[in-house]
Amino acid sequence: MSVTMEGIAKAAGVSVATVGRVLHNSGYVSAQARARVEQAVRALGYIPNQNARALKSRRSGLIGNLVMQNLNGLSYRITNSVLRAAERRGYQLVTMQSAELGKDEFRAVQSFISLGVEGLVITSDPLVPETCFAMLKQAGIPAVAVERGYLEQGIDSLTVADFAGVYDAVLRIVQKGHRRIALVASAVEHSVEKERLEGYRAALRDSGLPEDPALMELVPDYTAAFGQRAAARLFSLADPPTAVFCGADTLAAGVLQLLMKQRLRVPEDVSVVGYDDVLSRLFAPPIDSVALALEGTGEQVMELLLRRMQQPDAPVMQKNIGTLYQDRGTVLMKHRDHSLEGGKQHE
Amino acid sequence: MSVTMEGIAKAAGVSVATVGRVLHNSGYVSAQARARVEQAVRALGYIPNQNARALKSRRSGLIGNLVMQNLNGLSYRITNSVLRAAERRGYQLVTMQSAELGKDEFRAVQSFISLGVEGLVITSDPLVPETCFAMLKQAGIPAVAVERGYLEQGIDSLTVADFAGVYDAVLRIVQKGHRRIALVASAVEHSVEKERLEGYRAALRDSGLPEDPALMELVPDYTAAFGQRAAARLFSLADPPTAVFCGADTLAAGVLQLLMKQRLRVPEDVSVVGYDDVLSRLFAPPIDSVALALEGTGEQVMELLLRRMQQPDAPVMQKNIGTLYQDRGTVLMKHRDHSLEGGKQHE
DNA sequence: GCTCTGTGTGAGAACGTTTCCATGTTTTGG
DNA sequence: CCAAAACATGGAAACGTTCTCACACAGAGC
Repeated sequence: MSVTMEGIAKAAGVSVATVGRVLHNSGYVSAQARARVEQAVRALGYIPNQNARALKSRRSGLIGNLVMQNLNGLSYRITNSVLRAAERRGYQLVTMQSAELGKDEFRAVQSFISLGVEGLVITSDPLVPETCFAMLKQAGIPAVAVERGYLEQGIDSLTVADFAGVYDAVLRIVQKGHRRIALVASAVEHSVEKERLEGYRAALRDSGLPEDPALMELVPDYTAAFGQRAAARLFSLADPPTAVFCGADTLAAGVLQLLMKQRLRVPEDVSVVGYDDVLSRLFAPPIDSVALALEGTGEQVMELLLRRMQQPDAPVMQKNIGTLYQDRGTVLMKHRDHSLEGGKQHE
Repeated sequence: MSVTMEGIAKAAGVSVATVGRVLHNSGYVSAQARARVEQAVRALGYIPNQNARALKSRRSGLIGNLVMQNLNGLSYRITNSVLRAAERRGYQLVTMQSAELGKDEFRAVQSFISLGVEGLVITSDPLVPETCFAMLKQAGIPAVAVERGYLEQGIDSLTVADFAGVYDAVLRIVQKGHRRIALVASAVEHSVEKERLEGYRAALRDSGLPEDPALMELVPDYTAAFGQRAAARLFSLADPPTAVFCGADTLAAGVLQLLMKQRLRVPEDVSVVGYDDVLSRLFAPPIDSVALALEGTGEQVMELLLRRMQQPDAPVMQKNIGTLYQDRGTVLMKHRDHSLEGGKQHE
């Protein structure tokens, strides 16, 4: 059926070993033999059999990429960056998605091991079960987590500098004169969410602003529906916020929807800031958001991975993805206090 | 290093052949031997070597998935659907992305062939070069294209019923009394874009409405920026449209941004409809959009693929992804003519 | 003339499966 | 009681690579 090295050897009138030497540019090959082999390779459209190669050499040249729930397109961008970095180092990136939590990713990890990947990159929005890490460890396959860190499980992680990102953004809002700044964020119990919450708190604290529990909406899910519900509560308060910081652009979408329903304008009546900058530029109006500096991600991931491949017992390491505030003018300088009360209308 | 069948055989005190029989549930195995083997498999955490398996049996159990440019998350959803359908049939789906057009997907296809995938699913927004199809053909690997069809290249395709989707949506707008309905769509020269344009034209024609070139904005790209630019032109017309049909949600985003700038309200002043329904529900307000009925996609893809695997010479076939109009109330019944003129304000 | 080194080449043993074939051991049934 | 069928097992040859060895033939140096 398909063309093998033996086929090439026969066509070029040489041995399989010589074909191998030509393909790998190793050992001594006469110019004549090389030319004949290369000619045959081209003519027959030879494509090496990855399975045989990996089986014999124990080097698959494959890096696995486990992606879970990629609805906002962030994982796609990360994957792209990693793809490039991996290719630059002679690796191919193969991706497996996992949709259903708790079952899929188990099977996916198993498949990766089965395929003989030399490393695994885990890009996940939801949480990855521990059993997966155990399997990887047993198989001796190094892994790197991106976006969500798993340092506690002994996995090198590349995480977003969420604390700083949120802290800076909130501070910026404070500096524009806002004093009642609401938070709409996720209540998930994980480092990412904790950092975002802490960033908000610290910014308030360092600005000498009180922490008002009524202004902190922690919702169970990163969906617009919850964003809207949170905003509904915030803007039915007697003393509503003048600015809303959202822990994700999807939440900001919901907030904007509610503000429009209430006939409140952005940014004239309320300032809104998103996070992730995955949708913000598409809103009307485009709102401020904290973008992730994803350019170097692939390189960083590969560095962590290769380091662990070479030194399996090195201490667990964490690197950071920086953040970059995108100013689109939706945080307005606030002059009067309670400017909202006059303009506020109910449905 | 890793556990092999021989390791299991040794641990269970049987031969490799018996281990194989247990693993495949084939042939005769005594209950005792089976139990011992299964016990050993569990205890040692045996994971079969996919490479050896594929090499020997010439059945990799792998379906390749080539994804290009997945910024709107549509491919992710398609991939998920295919993933499920493939798994239901005992196949694993491995995905490779391609970012840079013209080079990546060539390498990706080569890798797929090298891995020994038994079929390939191509989900692509941009166009796939012909050389890829040629390679696949030579390797005897059946392929199915999703979203964008490649019937001319002899590839079974699962395409969106774009003509009908647009036709119905535009007709709906007409039935609400609108007579000046603008189109903002992509100018790309491919069946997808042509169908959308034709759907719009046919709906106007069948409603007895004139086709006004001034209302047809064909932009080079599916970006919000172009949507905004197109809308700017449309709403600087002496006789602006009362409704805008957008060929993609991203374009609709731009249109909404411009409308907000011009202080035009949706849906009170202008009706806006999107396409793909990938973002529409996140806008403020959420706008009508033509959703794709993606539930059955995976099944359909696998049916096409398996059919071609069994009958490599069957005639090229096309199936359709249906569309479903999402009514969110952004197409308002229009009573007066030129209702806009009074309310229109310039920046 | 002989070793030595530098070139050039091919044979063949793995890698971990799958699978066919051979060889037993039991059970069945006439 | 013996042949045939059913059950149970192991040996070993592939699959297409990689890679070590062995071998052959130059020309160079003694």
